[in-house]
Amino acid sequence: MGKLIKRTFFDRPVLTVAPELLGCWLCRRLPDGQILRGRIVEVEAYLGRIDAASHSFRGPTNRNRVMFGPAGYSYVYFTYGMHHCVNVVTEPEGTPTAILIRGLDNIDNANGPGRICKVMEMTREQSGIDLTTKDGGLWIEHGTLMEHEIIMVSPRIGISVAVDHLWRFFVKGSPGVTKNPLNKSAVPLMANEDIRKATAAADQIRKKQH
DNA sequence: CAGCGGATGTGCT
DNA sequence: GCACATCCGCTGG
Repeated sequence: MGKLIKRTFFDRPVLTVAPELLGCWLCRRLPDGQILRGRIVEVEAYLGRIDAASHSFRGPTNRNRVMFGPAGYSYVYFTYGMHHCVNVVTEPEGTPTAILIRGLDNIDNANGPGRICKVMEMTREQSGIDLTTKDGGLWIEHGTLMEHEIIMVSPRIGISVAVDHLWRFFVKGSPGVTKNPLNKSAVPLMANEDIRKATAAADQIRKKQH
């Protein structure tokens, strides 16, 4: 049994939190009481008001409202008429950033955001849950990567704008990672300057806006 | 690997 | 009223 992650962990820049979520455990208590623990091996960061691919880019709506709230809550949305996807809200209230959880490597059929929600039986009813407590039936526990596990970065999958940013993070070679052509052009996180630059640029934009 | 369709919520971009 | 969606499984080359 792992240790619950505190809100201060999520209340940091989304590009800092995203790679640190790899190796952590997405935990779900099913309606029948069974508890599933999925090891996170693939995520994407969505940067809010400065990111055209983010649901929150154009401001709050009924669907995305939880993204504008405090860090550490779930944001589950429905898309393509049949799939649900789960995000973790990051950064302080009013800064609508989030991390899409895309892959788990210890549960069969959990490579892909739609499949995660199917396996863990999550719908919009699980949106807005406080992930820093077990009370809502959905929470996240600390975890680590093995010595040999390398973090890779690539553009995000399935978006049509802001495609040049390397804001997808995944564990190289893990069976829980989505099969996608972008995998073969991915580069190791440690060799990637884009992340540092992007974080600095986002901070600059936020300072100007305030 | 590219193309396509499914089935419906969402916000008018 | 309507275009499109943070997807996925299937088809054909």
